[in-house]
Amino acid sequence: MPRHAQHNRQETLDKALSLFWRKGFKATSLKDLEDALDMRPGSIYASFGSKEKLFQEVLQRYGRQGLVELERILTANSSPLGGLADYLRQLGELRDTPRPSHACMLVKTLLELGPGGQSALAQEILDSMETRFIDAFKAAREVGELAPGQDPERLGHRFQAQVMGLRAYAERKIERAALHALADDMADDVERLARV
Amino acid sequence: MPRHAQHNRQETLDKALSLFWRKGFKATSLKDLEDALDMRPGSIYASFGSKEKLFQEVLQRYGRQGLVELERILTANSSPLGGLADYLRQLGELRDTPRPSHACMLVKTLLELGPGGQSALAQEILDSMETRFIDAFKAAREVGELAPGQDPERLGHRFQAQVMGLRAYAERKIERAALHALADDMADDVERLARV
DNA sequence: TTTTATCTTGAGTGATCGCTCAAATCCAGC
DNA sequence: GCTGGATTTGAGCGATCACTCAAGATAAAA
Repeated sequence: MPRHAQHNRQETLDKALSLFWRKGFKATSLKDLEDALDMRPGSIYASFGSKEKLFQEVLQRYGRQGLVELERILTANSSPLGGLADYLRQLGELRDTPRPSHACMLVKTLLELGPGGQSALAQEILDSMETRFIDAFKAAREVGELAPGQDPERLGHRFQAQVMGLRAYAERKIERAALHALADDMADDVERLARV
Repeated sequence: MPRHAQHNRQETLDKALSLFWRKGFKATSLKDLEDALDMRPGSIYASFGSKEKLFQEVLQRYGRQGLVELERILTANSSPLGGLADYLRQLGELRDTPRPSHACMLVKTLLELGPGGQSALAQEILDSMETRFIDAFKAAREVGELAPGQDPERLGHRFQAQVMGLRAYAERKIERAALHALADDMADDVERLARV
C-alpha cells in the first residue's frame, strides 16, 4: 500500500554533511538544504524532524566515517606508533583532495556552538577518537615500542591536540607542500618516541 | 557646541569583543549587541558602520592585544626557546581564568567564516603571530641555542599549529590539570630543541 | 479500477535578522 | 536662557529565519 520513499537516506545525509561541514550549523539555512537535498521543507521535516536533529544525524555519520578511517590506517600498520604516524601523514594530504572543508567538522562544531549543549555529540566523538589514540599508545607500550617512562594518556591528549591543530592549520591559505612538511614533522616526532 | 559622545570607544569595543569572542560572528545578533553595549541600533551604526565593520575592528583589537602579550612573554625571557616555552605554559593556564572562550578568536573566526573573504583579517593576524614565532626561532639559532640543522620556518609553522591545537583542545570540557600537563609537554619539547 | 496508506509539495506562519531615519535629546558657546 | 550642531533614540523597514500543514501525488493492495 505504501508509496516508497523517493530519497535514499544515506545519500541525502551525505549531501547534508557536505553542506554543514562547509558552512557550519548556523550559516546553513533551510533554503540551502532544500536546494542541496532537492527536497521541500515538508519532506525534510518529515524525514529528519528538525534542522538540529538532521545536524546531529550528520555529525554521527561524520564521526563514524572518521573512526572507521582511523581504524583502517591503524590496523594497516603492524607498528602502533607507525600507524599513528601514518595517520598524521595522511592528514598532510588534506589539501590534495577537494573537500567541503579542510578543518575537522567536529572541531568546527565545537568552536561554533561552544562547549555546552548542542555540540555535546561532537565532543563525545572527539573523546572516542582520543580514546582510540590512547589505546594505540598503550599497544605501543605493550609491544615494547614505547619507552616505559612515557604515559599513553598524556601522549593521547597530545596527539589529539596535534591533529586538531594540524587540521585547523590546513584551513588557512597555505601551500600544499607546507602542509605536507608540517604533517611529516609531526609524524616523525611520533616515531621518534620509539626506543632505538 | 557639540554634544560629546556618551560611550568610550575602547570600552565599547571590549564589550563587543567579549560577545563576539564567545558567540562568534553569526550567532551574535544586533539585539545582543544592543544589550551588551547599552546602545540603540542607530548609535551602533553611527559609531561603527555595520555589524561587519564592528567585527573587523574588534578582531583588530583582539589581534593587537594578542601580539602585545606574545611580545611581553618573549622579551621577558632572555632565551628565545625559553620564551616560546613560557608562552605555551601560559596557555596551559587558560582554564584558570574565566574568559569569553578558551579557544582563539582568530581560529574560531577562520573556522566559522571559511578561508575566504570575511576572515581575511583573522588570517593576516595569524600570519603576524606565526612570523613572530619564526623570528623567535631564528633568534634562537643565531644565539646558538638551536641546532643548526633545524629550520626556523618549519618550527614556526609547527609551533603555530600546536598553539591552535592547544587552544581548540582547551575549549573541550577538560580538567584544569590535564590542560596544564598538555601545555607543559609541548613546552618541554620546545626546550628540548636546545642543544645540550 | 478503486481504495488506501504513505510521501511530497509549497504557500504561508510568526519570529527574528541587519539596518534606516526622522525626531528627540543633549551640551557647548553666545 | 537660547541656539546650533552633534549624538541618541526606537519604531519600523524588507528580507530571511526555521518551520507547519492542508492539499496533492504516488504506488501497492484490494
